[in-house]
Amino acid sequence: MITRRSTITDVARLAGVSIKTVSRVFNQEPNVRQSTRDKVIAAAETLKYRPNQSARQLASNLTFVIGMLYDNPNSDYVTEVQYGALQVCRENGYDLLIHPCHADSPGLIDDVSGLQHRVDGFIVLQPVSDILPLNQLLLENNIPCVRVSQRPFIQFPWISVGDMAAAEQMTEYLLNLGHRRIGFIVGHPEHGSSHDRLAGYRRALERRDIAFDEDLVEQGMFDYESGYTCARNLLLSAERPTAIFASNDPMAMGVLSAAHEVGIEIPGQLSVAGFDDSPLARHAWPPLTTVRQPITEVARLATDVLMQKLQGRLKGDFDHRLEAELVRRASTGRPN
Amino acid sequence: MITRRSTITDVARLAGVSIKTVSRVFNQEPNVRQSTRDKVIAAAETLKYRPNQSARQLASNLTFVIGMLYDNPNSDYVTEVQYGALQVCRENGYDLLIHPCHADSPGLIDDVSGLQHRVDGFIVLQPVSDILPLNQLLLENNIPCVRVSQRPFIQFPWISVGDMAAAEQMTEYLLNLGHRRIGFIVGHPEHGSSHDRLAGYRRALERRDIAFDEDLVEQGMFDYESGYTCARNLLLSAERPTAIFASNDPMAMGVLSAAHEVGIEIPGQLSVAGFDDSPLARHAWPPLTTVRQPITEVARLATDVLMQKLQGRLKGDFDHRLEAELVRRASTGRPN
DNA sequence: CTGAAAGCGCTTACAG
DNA sequence: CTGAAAGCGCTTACAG
Repeated sequence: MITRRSTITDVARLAGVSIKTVSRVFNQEPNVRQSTRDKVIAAAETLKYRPNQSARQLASNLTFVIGMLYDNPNSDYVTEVQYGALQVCRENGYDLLIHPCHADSPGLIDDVSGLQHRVDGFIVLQPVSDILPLNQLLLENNIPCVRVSQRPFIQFPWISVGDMAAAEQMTEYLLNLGHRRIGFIVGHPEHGSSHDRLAGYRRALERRDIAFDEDLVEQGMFDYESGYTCARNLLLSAERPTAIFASNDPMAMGVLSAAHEVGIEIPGQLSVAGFDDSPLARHAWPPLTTVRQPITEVARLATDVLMQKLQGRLKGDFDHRLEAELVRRASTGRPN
Repeated sequence: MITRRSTITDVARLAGVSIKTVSRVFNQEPNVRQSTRDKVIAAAETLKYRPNQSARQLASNLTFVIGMLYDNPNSDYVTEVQYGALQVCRENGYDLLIHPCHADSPGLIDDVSGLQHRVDGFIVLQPVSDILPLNQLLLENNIPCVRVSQRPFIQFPWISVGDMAAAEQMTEYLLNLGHRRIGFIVGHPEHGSSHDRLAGYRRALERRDIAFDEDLVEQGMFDYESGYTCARNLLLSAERPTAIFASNDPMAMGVLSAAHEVGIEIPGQLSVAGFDDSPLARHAWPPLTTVRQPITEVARLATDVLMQKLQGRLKGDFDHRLEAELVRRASTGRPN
């Protein structure tokens, strides 16, 4: 038994008003007498009326949905961004459509192109936000969007995190503990953050006049496995470092495993630091010293700025940097 | 400069055909001469035409979007389900709308009710799938959906995981190693899985005629913190267990931390087992013995069944159970 | 404060 | 193989 869902016309008829009046009530427009409003609401409840979004979308050219474009779908990072974005979406009556995409996929442009009628705008996360042709598509089609990235692109609103400063701070912290040979594991080369974190590490060394030693730097991929492999290389080298700074937490977990395996005590014989303060970091043993990225705040801010843009409340350019913060836990200490 | 996006009418005019013919080409309908088809495609490319989803939705009463309803937005479980669902969505030209909800929120029904025009159907995850009023809403409104749950509800397609059997198997495995006092940490009480996993533990004990000891069972909440607290209770008790089986991996991580903290060696003095085989488990130290839940498969299957239902290809009821599998790693061994 | 008309860009059902 | 007409359920722009 399929019962037809009721429409604005049904409600108008039952309430004895025009459909325009029903529309006014449901869109919270002014200029409706309270008694009329009540009649409409009562009728709508009786009929269990729900506005048809498709019709509303077609007529108004608004979808009340925003899209989120990202790579690396299985990361804590993305999960947390979704969480923050969803909060702000809810507050504004929007829904969230998630759309992971591979940065190097040839179909990417077509793919996103087909989405444009489905959403009012996009939040674009790294490293997708750094794909030039994609940004051009968005620009040409005049699609509102907010970029989370370490690099600007024309006049799109842009939110970044102070990765370089945080990496510099972490390195300084390790130096202050007395470490001189600090291994560094670089992140995925496609991420702007990877370069910034490495740059922060180098800058801290420079400021203390410590020579940059290529042998202490390994190229990782932001995942546990690469962290493990890089750590083994560093730990089994002739003159092993007394501390390893990994560019994110999963890689730092790999460092912990490699060290445990070889029987190196942490932090007694090796200090280990990560980046991101993902849940992993608190739950590791020993708990990881890391950098707290304000991911939820980034996501909330990005979504909020997009809302402002959609509602015409955003004036001028938007370019904001959030600062990351050092979190000291038990995985770091003075070298023996 | 805002350029109007081209419509089906523009394409029809340029190609010299009717809009119905353009519609046919874009919906891959038969009965269009190849030369006509080519003309339409050429015109569409010139105009960069993209079908307006809202119009299509309104006319056809189809959205090509499915919604995912779930609680506990920050878990690896949900991330992995999204991943599997997204794959199948893509293959079928669908998009995915994610909608976390609190099982105990009073606005839940209204909330989901308002979504019904936005999606063609829902995938409903535990424990949301066990909320009676929600299931009734879905049923009354004739909204296609697939439930992932340990409990059936009327004729909705239903996918479950053999949690009980897997928990029984894990307990047996620990018994076979020689453990007799096995602590158990129960999961969140609102999840059907929690009860099933406990039941599996009890059944294994029964089959070996080992008395069930309430003092060995602690109530957790599926998170790291509760696992840690429960483990402390068990480890600091008069006669501590030689093994602890936690109902999921985050809680097992809490057990590891509690043990490390007190200086209990793993697996020498304590075996630890988890459940889910989340990424955590492989990355822990020592790597966790756990139960591999076929989460991606569950998600893919659920989405596929929903697709079948939407396309009228599903005949009869659907009720499928996937089996979980024991994964032995270094966190378990013989008791000393 | 309220309403009648036109139109958003498609698909459906039908005709030829 | 192709098309003209009607309609999906709303909103916009205008009138009173």
